[in-house]
Amino acid sequence: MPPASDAWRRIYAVVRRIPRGRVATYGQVAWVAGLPRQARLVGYAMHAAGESTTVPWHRVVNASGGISARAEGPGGSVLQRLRLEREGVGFDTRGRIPLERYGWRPRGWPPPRERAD
DNA sequence: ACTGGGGCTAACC
DNA sequence: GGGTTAGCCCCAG
Repeated sequence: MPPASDAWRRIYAVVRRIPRGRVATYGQVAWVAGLPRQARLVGYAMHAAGESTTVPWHRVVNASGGISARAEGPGGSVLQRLRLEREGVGFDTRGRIPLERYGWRPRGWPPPRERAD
């Protein structure tokens, strides 16, 4: 069972909001959950979420629109792709998802650059 | 408290 | 665009 920390719950809450047929990146989920720069924590949480089917973990991909390899092996990656294709998410010839087309765009996304001037 | 790692990323070759 | 290098921050020994 994953840690019952508030951060994890917020992450799962955000992932549950990702619409069917869309995908979000780890960093994006972290940001929307109010946890900027904690993309890895999201990945960690997704890893643990595999046990509970209540969260659509398959809609979270890396910043390149690709499916990240996991410690368990390639099996999960294949399952993730299958689930996404079943929802209508398309992959290019390189096996990556065009985020400009299937990426989730919640309100306030993308975040304003901090200290950009 | 410390160390090693992780379903990550942006920055640089 | 791919391959590598640093940061990132939290979690588990």
